[in-house]
Amino acid sequence: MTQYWLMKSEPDAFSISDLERVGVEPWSGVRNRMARNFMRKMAVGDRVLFYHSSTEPPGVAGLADVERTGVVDETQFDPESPYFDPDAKRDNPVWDCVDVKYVSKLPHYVSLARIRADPELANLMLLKWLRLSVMPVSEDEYKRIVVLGDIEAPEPEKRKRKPTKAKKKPKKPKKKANKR
DNA sequence: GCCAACGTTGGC
DNA sequence: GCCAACGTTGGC
Repeated sequence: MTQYWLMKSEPDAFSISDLERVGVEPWSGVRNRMARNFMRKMAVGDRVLFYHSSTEPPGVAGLADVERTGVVDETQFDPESPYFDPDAKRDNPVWDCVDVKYVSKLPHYVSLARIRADPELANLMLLKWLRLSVMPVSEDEYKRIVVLGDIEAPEPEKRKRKPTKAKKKPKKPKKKANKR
């Protein structure tokens, strides 16, 4: 049974065009256990929505599929890599991933704003788990995004204007979580 | 660039 | 094993 997934990548690092150029690429560098565990559930032939994150606007740029599973993430062994993991040993790897194969670019980019605006996508995991980089989508959600990718966005995508009225309630003086 | 969300780390 | 501090993701 085919499963469906959404995988995020920052286009500055690796975009759908990069995948088109190389054809197949190991999805290395994931350092989140939940994301890794989802990759462990993948099977060859699963479909993937390729999502561009940390870009303006973020959104689904294309389609890929799972070409190979159980791929050891080589970056964990490379001291020069930002993804180096000192705990990872050759005979006891911590991080594994899948090879992903290019399928196509969507004719029309499906921005996060379009996704948010679509009632059929209200339950998309993407909207709830903002920081997860690999996650399942349902078959219906996958197909819906492909449909949106076939049609042009109804209007030029513009940033939502902030409501000018009521400013947010003054936040209570919060202890900043990340004050060092 | 800012900062909310949230997973991870480490002291206890 | 709790939980505050820390560090990172990622939208805006």
